[in-house]
Amino acid sequence: MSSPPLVLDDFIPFRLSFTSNLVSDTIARAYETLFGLTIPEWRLIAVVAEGGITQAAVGARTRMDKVTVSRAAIALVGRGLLHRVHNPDDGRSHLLGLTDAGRELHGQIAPKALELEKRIFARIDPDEITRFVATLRRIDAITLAIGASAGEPGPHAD
Amino acid sequence: MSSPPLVLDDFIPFRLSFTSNLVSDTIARAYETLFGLTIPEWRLIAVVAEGGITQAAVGARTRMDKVTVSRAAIALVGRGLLHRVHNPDDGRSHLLGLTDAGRELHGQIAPKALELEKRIFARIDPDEITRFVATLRRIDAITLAIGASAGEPGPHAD
DNA sequence: CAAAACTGGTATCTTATGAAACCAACATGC
DNA sequence: GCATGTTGGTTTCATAAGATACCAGTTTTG
Repeated sequence: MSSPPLVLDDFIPFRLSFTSNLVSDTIARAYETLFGLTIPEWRLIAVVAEGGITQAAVGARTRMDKVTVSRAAIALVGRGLLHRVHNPDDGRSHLLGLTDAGRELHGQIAPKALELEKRIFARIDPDEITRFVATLRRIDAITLAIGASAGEPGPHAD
Repeated sequence: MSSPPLVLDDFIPFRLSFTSNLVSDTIARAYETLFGLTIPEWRLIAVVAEGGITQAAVGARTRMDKVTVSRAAIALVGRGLLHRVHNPDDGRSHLLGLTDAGRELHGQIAPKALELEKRIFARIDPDEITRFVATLRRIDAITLAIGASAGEPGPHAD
C-alpha cells in the first residue's frame, strides 16, 4: 500500500513551474530592458491591441488579478499608451484602447515577442509543439474543473 | 516582411505561464490548508527527504533563490521539522536533514502530493504525459543555453 | 421606485520575493 | 602567513502581488 517515492525532479507540477519560470524570467527581462514594461503591462497591451476591452474582461482572459490589471492600466494610461472611453453600456467600466503611442509601441514589441518565442521554440519540432500546447490546454481544463470545487486564484509572469 | 499577428492566447510563453500558475495555485492551496506549508517549504522538505543536502545545493536543484531557501530553512528548523549538522567538509555550510517530526510529515505529505498530481494528470494518456515532460525538459535546456548569455534568475510556485 | 444584492474598479494593508550589502569561512597566490 | 578573491548563508531594503474593504454604478425583486 505504500506510495512510490516522490522525487521532486519527476514531480510534474514542479517541472511545469520550473520551466515556466525559466521562460518567464527570460522574457520578462527582455521586456523590461527593451521597453520598460512589466509582464502585466505587456499582457495588457497585447490583449487591448486585439480589440477594445474592459479591465474585467482582461482579467478573465489572462487570469490576472483585477488589482493587477487595475495597476497596469493606471500605469499605462499615465504613460500615454492607453486611453479609456466610457463604456456606453455600463457606466462603471471603461473600454480600454491603445493610443497612437501605444499602438506604435505595440508595433515594436509584438514582433520582438514573437522573435523571442521563436528563439526558444524554433529548435523544437512543430508537431511536438502543437502537441505540447494541446496538452497545456487539456491541463487547464482539468485543473479548472477541479479548482472550481476548491479554490481558484491567479498568476504572474510570462 | 510583416510579422504574423500576435494573439496572446496562442503565445506559448503565456500559455505556459497560465497553466503553470493554475496548477501551482491549486497545489499551493492544498499544501497550505493541509500542512501549513508554503511552496518553498514543501520543496525543501521534498528535496531534503531525498538525502542530506546543503542549502546551496537545494538552490541549484530547484532554482529557488538562496534567500528563499534560507527563509524556508529557518522556518522549518523553527518548527522542528528540519535540523542542520555541521558540514565536516566546509565550515560555512550545514547539511540539512529531516528530524523525526519532519520525516513523519513528509510521510504524510508525499502521498498527498502524488495524489494531487494524479488527480490532475490521470485523465491524460501516459504517452502524452511522457512527451509533455520531455518537451518541458527540452525547453529547459534551450532556455538555459539562451539565458546563459543574457540573464538567468529564479522561480516561485509549484 | 426603494431596498437588497451584485459587479467594475480603486485604495489600503499585508505578505512574499528578489537585489544588494554583508559576514564568516574557505581557497589561492605570493 | 597574509592579501585577494570566492562562496555559503543571513540580514536589510525595495517592490510586486494578493486579500480585503470600499465606493459607485447596476440589476433585481417586491
